[in-house]
Amino acid sequence: MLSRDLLRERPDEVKARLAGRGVDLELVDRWTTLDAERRSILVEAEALKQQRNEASKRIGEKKRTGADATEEIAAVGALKERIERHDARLGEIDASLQELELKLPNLPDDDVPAGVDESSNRVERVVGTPRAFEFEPRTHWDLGTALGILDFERAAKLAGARFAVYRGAAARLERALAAFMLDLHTVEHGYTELIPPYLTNEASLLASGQLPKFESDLFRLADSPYWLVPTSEVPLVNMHRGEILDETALPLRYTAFTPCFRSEAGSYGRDVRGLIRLHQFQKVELVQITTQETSEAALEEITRHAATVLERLELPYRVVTLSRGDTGFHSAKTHDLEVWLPSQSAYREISSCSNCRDFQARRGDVRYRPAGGGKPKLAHTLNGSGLAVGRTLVAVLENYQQADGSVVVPGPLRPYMGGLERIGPG
RNA sequence: GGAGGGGUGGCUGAGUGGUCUAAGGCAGCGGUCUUGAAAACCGCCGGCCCCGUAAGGGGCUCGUGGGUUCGACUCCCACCCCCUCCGCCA
Repeated sequence: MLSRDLLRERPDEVKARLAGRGVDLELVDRWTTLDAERRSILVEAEALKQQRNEASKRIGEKKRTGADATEEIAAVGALKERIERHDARLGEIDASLQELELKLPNLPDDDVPAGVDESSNRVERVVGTPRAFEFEPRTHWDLGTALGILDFERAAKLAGARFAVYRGAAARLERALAAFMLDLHTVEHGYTELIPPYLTNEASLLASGQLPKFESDLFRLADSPYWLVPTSEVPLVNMHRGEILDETALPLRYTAFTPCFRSEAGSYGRDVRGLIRLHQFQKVELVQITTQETSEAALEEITRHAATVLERLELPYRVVTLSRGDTGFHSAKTHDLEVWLPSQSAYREISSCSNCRDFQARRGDVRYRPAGGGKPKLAHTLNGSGLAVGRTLVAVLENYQQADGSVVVPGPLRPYMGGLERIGPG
């Protein structure tokens, strides 16, 4: 959500900054109209309530002293109806205002590139050099199927399209990658590891921004108030929903390795083969809750934390800053990490690191008491994949493949693989 | 799934229709005292919204949402959450 003060005082600036983000700017004008009505009615309602409260106090005094209060009670009865009318209208207006507010995306930072899609993303840096292959590199699904470690046909039997069965070395590699990432982030980067619920409620999804606009991207459990988490960002940023934290406790750094479930509605025809786009995948997530002053630096930090995984694994990647149009609904600024995939001769997203500033904190009422005292301030929240484990497995298979179809295990993962140096057939 | 108990401010905890403008305690902040600290004493001390340049004023807030009433922390209804016991279960 955006600040009401900002919407009220500088609606034109809001509209200018929202342009190109795929929002109907009419929403802002409707908000302005309703807000004006709300305030005029609120002022009247509160004056009426003041009258009622004073009258009730007088009645109470009379009753206590044994005097007759019938006249006073009759007089205050007229107020009651007017107050009810005002409150009813206020209720309607508040609901409409909130509905509008929940649909407005975050404002992009000033240094976010203009543009409506990924073609305007800005490449910040390119790290590592794609390996020169002396043979035609195979896709990970070819490799994995031939090695007998990925089974898409049986996954289709068990569930359907966009699922995979990991078998043997692939399953262990996934587990090794997750353990490697978690160790890095907890031991070296100072994150606290959590195992959150994989089901979540509507209030949490509303606060982190998946609802109400992106319901169709989610899986919802029938006859239940629960949804499957599309990312552990949801539980992690909701950890302190409705709380007032001490500034001295910030930044909070949380990491979690969880499954993620996405309906992928509307992605028909994209990445239909392999592990890139599944209904269920696993991810190590990084979340930080910071002060307002430190979130910009925290975005760079979280991006570096995620990138360290790729560097340790010696996977070539690049960092891009998403354009306005490509930046997600709740983000003010997003850095994507894109890993090199030899079979596609392209960099593909493997991590997305976002500074949501106070957007989620306002929705979820996450605040902190400034160290010097004073009013609570909205926290800033950041999230990043550190990394998408399934896609990292893809990158390892493809970048470390050998001419004979085997795959060399990157050094840092070998301790997690029982010393295994190479994944071969059988 | 069945039965019972309970949700009050950062924490604890009183309160069963009218100074609740929520007692008391703890924690926190300021002060007195002290070489300093502790103790003691005094004062301050929730959040949100609205009007106002400000000083200040008003409204809302005792799990959430409805209801009864001139008036609800208090009574009624629904829901959520927590605890105990039984059942089931990893």
